[in-house]
Amino acid sequence: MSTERRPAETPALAELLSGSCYCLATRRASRRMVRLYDAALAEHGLTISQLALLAWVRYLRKPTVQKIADLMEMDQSALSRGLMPLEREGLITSAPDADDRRKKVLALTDEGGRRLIAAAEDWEKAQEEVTRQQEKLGADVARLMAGINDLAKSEAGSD
Amino acid sequence: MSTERRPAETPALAELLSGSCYCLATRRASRRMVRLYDAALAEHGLTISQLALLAWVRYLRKPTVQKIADLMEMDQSALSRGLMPLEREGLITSAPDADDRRKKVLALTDEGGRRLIAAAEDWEKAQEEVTRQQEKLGADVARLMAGINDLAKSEAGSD
DNA sequence: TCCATATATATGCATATACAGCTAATCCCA
DNA sequence: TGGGATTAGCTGTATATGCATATATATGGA
Repeated sequence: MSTERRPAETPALAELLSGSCYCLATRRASRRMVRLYDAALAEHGLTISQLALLAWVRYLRKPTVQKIADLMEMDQSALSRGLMPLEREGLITSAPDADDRRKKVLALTDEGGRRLIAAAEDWEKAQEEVTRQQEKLGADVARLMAGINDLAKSEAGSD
Repeated sequence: MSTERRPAETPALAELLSGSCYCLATRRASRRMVRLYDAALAEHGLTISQLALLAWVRYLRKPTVQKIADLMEMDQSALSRGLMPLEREGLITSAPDADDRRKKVLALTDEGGRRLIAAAEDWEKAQEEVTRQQEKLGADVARLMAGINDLAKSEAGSD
């Protein structure tokens, strides 16, 4: 079929495009997942990232920017920017920690709490849809997620 | 250890933060991979995305924006913007297709070709590093990538 | 107490990514 | 052949993400 490709100059380059690059494969999977979950949450005006942020703010006793960034294995500056639309729309508020005024302690507003609960129902639908897709594809893919979680389980720690 | 978390209001919310959200887990894995590969390629002034773009431009007989976007399962507009820094830095050129002037046919410059070859060596080092990490974690994770590729193998087709 | 160091956050800058909507070119059918 | 439908690409807008750096606060010695 494919007379459209030219020969590779090095084995590495051939491998890169063959689908075996861990990074490109993972990123492609990520794009696909985000599209699916974001679509499921769109009616609530939230992205999957924003839903996760709201959930962390809800479930940590003292949610700060750096703490959530550590838990999500993200750069603090990215986290900081992700909070802005949520504050702008009145879903969370923030105040300096009395014990350490460098820290910014976050909290859900009532509206933020309602949005979180409502969106979580549609999150679950997306989650179930992926589960069904996995069943169609066989058991290997189920193990996939366990593997990803193992890889990512350097975080853990206390809250 | 963790007295820092509060109880979940719904099972869904507890699950969301437990690490079993396919979307969040995949995205976290993606962030980790991108950091690793981008660091490995930094000395060449390329990101992993840009390396992949150069490789596709090199290996398709008639590389166009939409074709590469389809192959990478990305939105065409995102692809279009990703090409800009590469054109700006003189690594690729573009010209309208003579047969269909809507299409933009891409080509590597000499410098683009050199960068591609040079960066591919360091790509391979990153790839091998991930392989080694997987071995430490056991065989499950090896199967992980096969699963991701199966999931993502709706593209295929002829370039 | 004062300064060097470390920590928490924010900003500047750049890429990555998607969706909606726009224009130009092509295609297809009545 | 004329015009609607389709396709390719671009731009506007918004979030996602990281690195380098700036600022403010805290901390720990000398």
